[in-house]
Amino acid sequence: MLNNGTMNQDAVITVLQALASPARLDVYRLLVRTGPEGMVAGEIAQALGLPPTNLSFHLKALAQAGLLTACAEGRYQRYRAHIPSMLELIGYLTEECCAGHPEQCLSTPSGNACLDAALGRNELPPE
Amino acid sequence: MLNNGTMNQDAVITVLQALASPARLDVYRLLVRTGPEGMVAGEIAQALGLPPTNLSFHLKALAQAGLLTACAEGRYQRYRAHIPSMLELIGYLTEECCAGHPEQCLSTPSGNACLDAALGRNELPPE
DNA sequence: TCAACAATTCAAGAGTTATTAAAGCGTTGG
DNA sequence: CCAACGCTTTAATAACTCTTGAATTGTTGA
Repeated sequence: MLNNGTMNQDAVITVLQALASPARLDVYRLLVRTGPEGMVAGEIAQALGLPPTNLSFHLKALAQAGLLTACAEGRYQRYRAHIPSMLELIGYLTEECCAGHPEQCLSTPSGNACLDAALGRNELPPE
Repeated sequence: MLNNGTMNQDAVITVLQALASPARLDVYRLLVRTGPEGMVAGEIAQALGLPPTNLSFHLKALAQAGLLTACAEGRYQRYRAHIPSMLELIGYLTEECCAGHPEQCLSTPSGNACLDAALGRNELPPE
């Protein structure tokens, strides 16, 4: 997960499951905001109001997914967001859009209401 | 979910939970590849080898999350990927990176092995 | 050395999610 | 009109995930 190759489906599912919990999404975004400085576990627990036991559980899931790195500092553990994993996830989720013709996703209204909805177009002009 | 405002956390969690299942991730990516044409439920079931009952369950989760649109065609249901939801998800996951200084994510090696790992750098040159 | 501290692991109970078969609903073609 | 079709809903079970308190590991400072 720390390598920069293409993620396989199992790895992507692990990442998505890691992010798909309110507590873990909060932890991850907090660390994204903090950037290279990161935070130690106790600071995260205090910032989010999570019991340490529960936070540990969630940190483990995020780290195993490759979304965080953990770094010992004496008796503290510093955690940081691992940005390349997020970039790989995004690549996996968007690759082969429209079979390699992504311009189709943003073309002009089709006259088909369902199709336009799928493409995020308004049927009626916004008021 | 079909509006183009910013997603709130609940909506993002729903989207991530929808994607965090192998069957649903397969369905979603299949429809991303198919683009505006989309596929009817039976085609999806055949392509992925899923029983119709089970596919319906997963399609419902994806559609409720806003990742797919459903469109009746006689007795068929055509599904299409709803790309704007994915773009909003990506925005939510990456916003405020490094507290608004994303250049920090790609700066030069720090001399701190843990930090460099978090930034996706190699400690040793590749062979 | 030992008590306080930071964090994790373990174990148990509650709550969710996935899968399947059976039943239901609307559409089509004879 | 009605049987076949495409798909969804329901209900039940099995499997997994979250949360908590108690026990554990390793670190620091007196």
